[in-house]
Amino acid sequence: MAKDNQVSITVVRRLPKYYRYLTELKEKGISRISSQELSVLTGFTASQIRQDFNNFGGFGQQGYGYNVEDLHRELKKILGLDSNYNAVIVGAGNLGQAIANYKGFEDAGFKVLSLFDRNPRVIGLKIRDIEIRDIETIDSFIKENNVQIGIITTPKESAQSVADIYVKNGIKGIWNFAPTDLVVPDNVVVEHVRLNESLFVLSYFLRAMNE
Amino acid sequence: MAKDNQVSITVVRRLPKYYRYLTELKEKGISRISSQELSVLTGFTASQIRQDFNNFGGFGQQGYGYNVEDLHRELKKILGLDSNYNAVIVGAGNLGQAIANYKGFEDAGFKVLSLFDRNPRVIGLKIRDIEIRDIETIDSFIKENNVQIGIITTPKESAQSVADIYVKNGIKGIWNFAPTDLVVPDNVVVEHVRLNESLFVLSYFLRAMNE
DNA sequence: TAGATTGTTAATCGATTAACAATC
DNA sequence: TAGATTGTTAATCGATTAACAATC
Repeated sequence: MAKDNQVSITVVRRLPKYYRYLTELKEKGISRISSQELSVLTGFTASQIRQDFNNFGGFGQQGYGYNVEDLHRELKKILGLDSNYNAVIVGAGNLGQAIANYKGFEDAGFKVLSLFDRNPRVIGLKIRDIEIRDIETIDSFIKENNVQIGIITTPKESAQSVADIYVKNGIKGIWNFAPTDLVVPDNVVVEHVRLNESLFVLSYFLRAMNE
Repeated sequence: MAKDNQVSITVVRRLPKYYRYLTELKEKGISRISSQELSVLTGFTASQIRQDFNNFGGFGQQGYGYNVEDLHRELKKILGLDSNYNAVIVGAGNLGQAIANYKGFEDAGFKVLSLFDRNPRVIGLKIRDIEIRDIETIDSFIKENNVQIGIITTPKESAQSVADIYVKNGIKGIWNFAPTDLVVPDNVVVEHVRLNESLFVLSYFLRAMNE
């Protein structure tokens, strides 16, 4: 299913940073940038930046550099940010609510349609205008609302069963905040946000710094 | 200041996963594990696992494997999780509150002493027993409470100025959730949680999968 | 002792950097 | 045209994997 024209994951993980700086440049009205200038902003080498872009075709012009608006548009397309996505969240605790509340995702094209939980005390509440629904009703909701992304903000014990629900209902992208690994079919993408692990890495370097 | 005996960052970022599985094994009462078995759990190769551990000294025993409890304790020490840390959060919005509310961090030895904000409407409120204080009072609070970790959950516009406050007050570890880069002195460690970038990578693979 | 599995060296693979011809 | 900067190939560097002697 996926193209064999595989770009390495280390390259892909740099793309959002390029996109972020290009958005800023565009907002500032800067129309042109060289790999050397982007290197100063991002901290990547100019050579690496040119290599990265050339994974997707030549966006630049010799002697000139890159047109900010063009490059921004290309990266937007590459990252899939030129379409809109519908998402749901299972786990209406603080983290789930925080994500539902964050306007930034909606601005980027990711709309949270509903939260789901099994706790009767939160079912029926609203976060902004997003309702918390009973987890028992999720199957029909996903089918009827063209949901492409499933977010997991439950405790780790429930995460795999939530993933199973998502997969069963045809969701192909899972954003997992629970501190556990998930087993899903090959055609389903899982992106983890590992808050614990991030904090532990900070702790490691904090200690390493003081030795 | 840092030891020159540098372990590469790619290795360091794998350590929390080892630690997580060793914690599980320990809870299950399993006392012994081979690199081959750990490979099945983690998805890393057995060879890589042995290489990783040997960055920190030989924890295993030929013909036997690794003692779960010993290895768990060593990793805990390496990650700096055998001490406790005091943290504060600037930015008492949903994300800041969610982090303050998360018991898991406290269990791992990271205690949030206070949230800070400049919005008078939230100052004085409590999340669990953690008070939201006026950002104007942060300097003395940090000095009087032995705070080692500063967490940033403000909008990106304020993040650098918060980092400056942390640095000025001697904080050496910053956990940044704002979608921006930070400039800090060499002896200060910054760990970023880039929610936007994570979501964009999910979006990338979602698209790549369907082409 | 025989079997198992580590610790470690050597080989391979992939990612980054350097260099420069192409060309705007 | 001359100067600048890309796109791309080649060189280097670092990380992963393979292999196996050491040894429990």
